[in-house]
Parts: sequence; C-alpha cells; structure tokens
Amino acid sequence: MGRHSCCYKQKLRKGLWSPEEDEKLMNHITKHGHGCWSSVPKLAGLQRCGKSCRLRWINYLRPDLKRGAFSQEEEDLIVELHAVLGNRWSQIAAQLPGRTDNEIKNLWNSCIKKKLRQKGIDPNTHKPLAEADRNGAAPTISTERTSGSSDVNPSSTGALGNLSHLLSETAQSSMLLPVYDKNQSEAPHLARPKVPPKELFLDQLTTGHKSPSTCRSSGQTLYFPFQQPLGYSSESGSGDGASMNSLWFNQNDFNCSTISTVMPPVSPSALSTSMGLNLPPDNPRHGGTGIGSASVDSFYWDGTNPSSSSSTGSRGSNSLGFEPQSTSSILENSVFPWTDIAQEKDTRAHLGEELKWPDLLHGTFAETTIAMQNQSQSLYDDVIKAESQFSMDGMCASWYQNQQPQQQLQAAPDMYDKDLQRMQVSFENI
DNA sequence: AAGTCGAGCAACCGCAGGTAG
DNA sequence: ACTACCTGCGGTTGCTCGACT
Repeated sequence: MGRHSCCYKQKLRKGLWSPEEDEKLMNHITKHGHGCWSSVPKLAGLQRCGKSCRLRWINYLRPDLKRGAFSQEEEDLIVELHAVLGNRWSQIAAQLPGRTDNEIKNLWNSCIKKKLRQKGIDPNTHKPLAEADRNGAAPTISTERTSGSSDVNPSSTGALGNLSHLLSETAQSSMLLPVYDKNQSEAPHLARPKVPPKELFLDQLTTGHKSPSTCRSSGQTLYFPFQQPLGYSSESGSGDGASMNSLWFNQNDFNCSTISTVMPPVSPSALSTSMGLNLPPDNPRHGGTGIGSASVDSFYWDGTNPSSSSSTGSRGSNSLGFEPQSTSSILENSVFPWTDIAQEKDTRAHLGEELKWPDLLHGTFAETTIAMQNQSQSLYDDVIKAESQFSMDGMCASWYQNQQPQQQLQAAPDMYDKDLQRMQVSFENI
C-alpha cells in the first residue's frame, strides 16, 4: 500500500503534457486499451508514470469527454448532488456524463462556491449563511472519505429541491443515484457516452469561431438539449422538479451502442410514471460488452474490465440507502425503443459524414477501430482490456448532434483553441 | 508597456480500498 | 493472514492567461 511504486522512479516527466505525449497515449489506448496503467507508459513509449497517464486519459483524452462550458442545468445538478453527496466528486461526476470529477471539483471550488455565497447560501451546508453561522462553523457535510453515509444530509432541503423530488420518486421504484452492480463491473463514471475529442477540434476547424468569453457559467448549453430524444419528449425542463428527469435524457451523446453504460440509473417504472413513457415489452440489447461481441457496424471496447471498476464499484457507498441495481439490468428491463435509436443513429452517422467528419473520424480512429474489427479478437483480449466502450457510429451521431447548438451559438470557449492546436499538430503527424 | 492580481484549470500528492499471490 | 501492487479518490498546488491598474 501507500505510494505508487512508479512514483519512486526517476527521470519521469511531470507537468503539462505535450501534444506528442498526448498522441502517443491516445494512439496506444485507442489501439490496445489501457490494461494495466503501470505498463502503459512503457508500452506507449512515455516517460510518465502510469498514474499520470491514467489521469491524463480520464481528464483529457478520453473520447467521451464533453468539455466546454457547463450548462446551467449541469450547474444546478451539481449543486443539488453536492447537497446530498458532499464532496464525492466522482459520484457527482457519474451523474454528469462527459464530465470528470476533476472538472466538477474545479468548477465547484472556483465558481459555484462563490455563486452560492453570493446568494447567501453556505456551500458546505447548503443552508442560508445566517443559519449556518448560528449553528456554528461545522458543516453538516463531511469530507471524510470513509465516513460512508454519515456525511449525507438527507434532511437538507435548502438547495435540494429537485433532487429530493427525484429521490422520492426513485425510492419508490428501487433505484438510486450511483447505481452500479459489482458483478456487472460497470461503474457509471467509467462508462459514459463516448464522443471523441476530435469532435471538438473538428468543430473548430469547420466553424473557425472563437469564443468572446471563457466564462464557464455562461448558461450556454453546448450539448443540451437532446433535440430529438429517444422517442419521447424532453420538454419537461420547466425549472420545477421535472427538470431533473429531463436532464437525464438530455444527453445528446446518446447512442444505441453505448446505451448500456450511458443510461443514467433511472428505473423503468420511474420513467414510465414520471415521464409518461410507454415501455415496449421487449427490447433486445444491441451489441455486447466485449470486443468479441462487436456488431457488424460498430465496435465496442470492453466495458467489463474488472480491474478498472472493481475498486470504485465496490467502494461506491450507497449513501442513500437504496438497494443496488445494475444499470444493465435496468436497461434490460426494456426502457428504450431500440429500433428507433438504431435508425436514428445510422441517419445521424450518415449526416455526420456529410459534414466532413470523416476527414478526422476516418483517420486514426476509424482506421484503428476498423482494423480492430477485422483483426482477431485474441490479439488484444489476452493483453489488455479497455475500460470503456464506444462506437464510431455513436461518435458520428454525437458529433452531428453537437454541431447544431454550437453553430447556433457562434461561439466556443477559448479553451478549445489550445486543444485545436494540439490536435492539429497531432493529426498532422498521423 | 509593465506590473499585479485573481480566476480557471491541469496535474500532482498522498491516502485508502481492492486484489492477487 | 500478510504483502505488494494497482486503481481510484479528494485535496492541493502551481501554472497560464486575461483583466485591471
């Protein structure tokens, strides 16, 4: 136990990652998955420790990262989740597909905290500052990691609002927020909608716009809403309790191939009751969870790598006291109109091609994945498993969906520029 | 133009839990 | 049961860059 052994090694690079390093890591993981992180630097030819590689991948290179400004809905959700979960950033991030715990943590510390204080709300207790002062400085939400459910303040109703509404509904339907089944080895935060980072750069390349502002709290919804949801209405974002539910389905990164891992932990009964869904009686689950089960038109990374999720999965404290229920099992309970999704996915993938996405998409990513499709599965299975799954079709669809709101905004955060420069360099070398 | 300050963000550090041998 | 290794998490640091003086 204790410090990672690699930390003792000398001559390892630290600090910011260069585009070349990013490219090496990206190429390696795209082709082989990460497997054992400690072996990644060596295999990828990097002078970094495995821990650093993992962090870089999770926080920056991972294909499903959303990036960009947080929407107001996301900020609200973070506040509400924080009221329940405290500083459990990973669990909060699990409810925000495409967002990392680090990103959320930074947003909280730099932005949301300040906003709450300005509104007279104690960011620790989520109670009015005056009341918090009267009760003393001790916050009701502990940051001690091993405290289990003790740091949860379910009675906190100040900023809880929508979440309490959701919880009351979900409790009745045996669901919980951080839902994952250890046996399924699918931790939500490791299984998010997969969108390639190239999407960001392609957007820059095609639109060439530059954001006049870097404000993360602009309220601009870069990735919301899901304009053509999965066969049901997403119009419930009215600002009341229903907005919580609508948020779950405003993930426009959604696609059929990733549905098993993307789907937020909402039970069918909750959906049907709160959203008026008519659930189909039988929905065969498309694709599979392993490389070997890759379908003809899409490739899956293995999302069942026990090593990548066992720790989180088992440690994920169910602070709400609900019965654990696997996301997969929920999905297998026939929540979605699968056929429609597949059709829409294909349509959007096609449209994505028309939008020159293939220039990048059909570069390294596509070549790699197509090659992997055609190669013997055993080439990789015996060596490494990736932590997540994604499909190229999903990428196309997601990108296409993301184009619309971004183009409408005519602006993107300046942060993309750095990414653009890096990726331009990277892809020029491919 | 130069200096200062603060916000935002990427990355590091240290610890804890899980797991295989 | 013990140990070593690996992964993941949360707190913290330090760098970058824009705003301001």
